[in-house]
Amino acid sequence: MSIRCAKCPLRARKAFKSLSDEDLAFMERFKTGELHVEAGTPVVIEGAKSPHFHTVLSGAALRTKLLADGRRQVVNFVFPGDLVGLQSSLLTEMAHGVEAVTDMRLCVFSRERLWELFRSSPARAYDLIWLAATEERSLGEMLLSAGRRDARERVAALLLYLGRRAEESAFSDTRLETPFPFRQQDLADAAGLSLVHTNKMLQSLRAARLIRIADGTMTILDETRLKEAAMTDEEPGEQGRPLL
Amino acid sequence: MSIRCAKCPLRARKAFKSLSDEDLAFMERFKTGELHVEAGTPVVIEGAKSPHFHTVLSGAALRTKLLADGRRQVVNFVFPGDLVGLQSSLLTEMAHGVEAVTDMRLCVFSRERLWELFRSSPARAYDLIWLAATEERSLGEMLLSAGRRDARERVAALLLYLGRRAEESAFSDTRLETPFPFRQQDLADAAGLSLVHTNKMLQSLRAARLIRIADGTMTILDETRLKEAAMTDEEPGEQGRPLL
DNA sequence: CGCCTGGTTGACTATGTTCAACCCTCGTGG
DNA sequence: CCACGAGGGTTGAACATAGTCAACCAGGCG
Repeated sequence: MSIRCAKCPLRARKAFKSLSDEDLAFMERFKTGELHVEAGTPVVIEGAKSPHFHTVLSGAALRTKLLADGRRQVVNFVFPGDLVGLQSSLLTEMAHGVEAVTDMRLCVFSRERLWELFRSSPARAYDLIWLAATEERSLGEMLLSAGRRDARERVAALLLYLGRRAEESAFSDTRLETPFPFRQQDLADAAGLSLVHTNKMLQSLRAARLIRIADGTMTILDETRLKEAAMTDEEPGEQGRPLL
Repeated sequence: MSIRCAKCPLRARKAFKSLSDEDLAFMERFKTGELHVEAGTPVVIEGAKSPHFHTVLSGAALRTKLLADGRRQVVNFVFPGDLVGLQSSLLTEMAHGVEAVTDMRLCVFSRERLWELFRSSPARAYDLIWLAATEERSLGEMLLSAGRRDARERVAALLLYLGRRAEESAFSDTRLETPFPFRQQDLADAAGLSLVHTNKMLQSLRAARLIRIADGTMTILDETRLKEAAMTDEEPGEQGRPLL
């Protein structure tokens, strides 16, 4: 892990290209550095108290929670533009860990300046809750899957979700053909299924010619039928709207 | 549903007694009324676009999501001090519905003034993300249960959670003996289990003399053993710290 | 009185887990 | 250059956990 500096947008999601010079100048004052983490290493630890939080510039990660006996639940996926570690600044410690799945670049902010940010830049503060509200919406999706979808629906819904997130975050150009650095174990832990059964559901979706996953790339072959398989009606629509 | 006015704390959780006159005067400017809803009726509808959001003054509710074929997932429980409907102000529509479980009193805020609030009162804005971060932490808990705990652990963890939330929100005096307006169906939909199996797990916990639920009251008879049954190690500790 | 809601229980079934192989690829060291 | 081992993926068979179906009970309300 090395620390250097660069342009660090606080709300990168859908704002990467639209940041004004003024915005950038603003962020310069608040960022304290740029953080690089390698694939497979933890970015933050569950239960940790950190003086920093981050914005993801590039790469992907998992938010994970552990049970005492080692059972792991992937609570959400992290894509460029997401916040990491804000909880440790607002609450006293992180309620989940974050593990890098690819090499990542993160922008570092210091906890002390959070309050300063609130006073001096309401627009930025607004972006922050927007991000928080979006994260909450995602967790709700995941919870609906884990609680009420059967195995096949879960993995179908999960793949659709990952495609959508990848596209929205510019991690991928399109949701139908995206880089896919995740292991089946990660999908299983996200869906709340065993590895073996997750594999079988993937086979089933592959046999039905709905998806293809190979060489680190996921392809959604038939989006409408995949949505049916996932019991989803929701249109992505224009979800976000960071004010200003 | 009727609308009247009263003292409307924006961050009521753990702040009910600590609001200054200044705080109250401030809130007066932003609230637009007080809302009363009866037990069993919806407060906000999933997918709705509302010009208002709320703070809960009294009563309890469920956040619910529905699948196309009617399967229901309870995504979280709402207690006094919680925010309701903020999503509809930040995103374009609500990602979940909210159903009152008891009669409720809510404080009404208008969406338009949200931005004004951010500019004029950073402290309040800070409270808002604090609340959002707390909600996210709760959803993570629920997701961990749904994904990785077995049936008995889930209902044990759920009851512990409800006790803790009830105490923290002053819905109850103590987490060990709290009013319990929820149906077994609500617990089942929160745990991601069938009604029948939820009932059997409750019987099991009752037979083990860990809990008692009767006459609208839940009693935790042996908290430490209940925590073991839930695979929980986490101490409640001092979680929150709304700045200022 | 009779229905409706919510809770309780048993028997049967099904979905998903566990266990145990086996396969392939890739990186490393003899 | 090949052998080896580790990580990830694939598959079948046995098993267990949780779901479904169906019935019954108790209290409350019209």
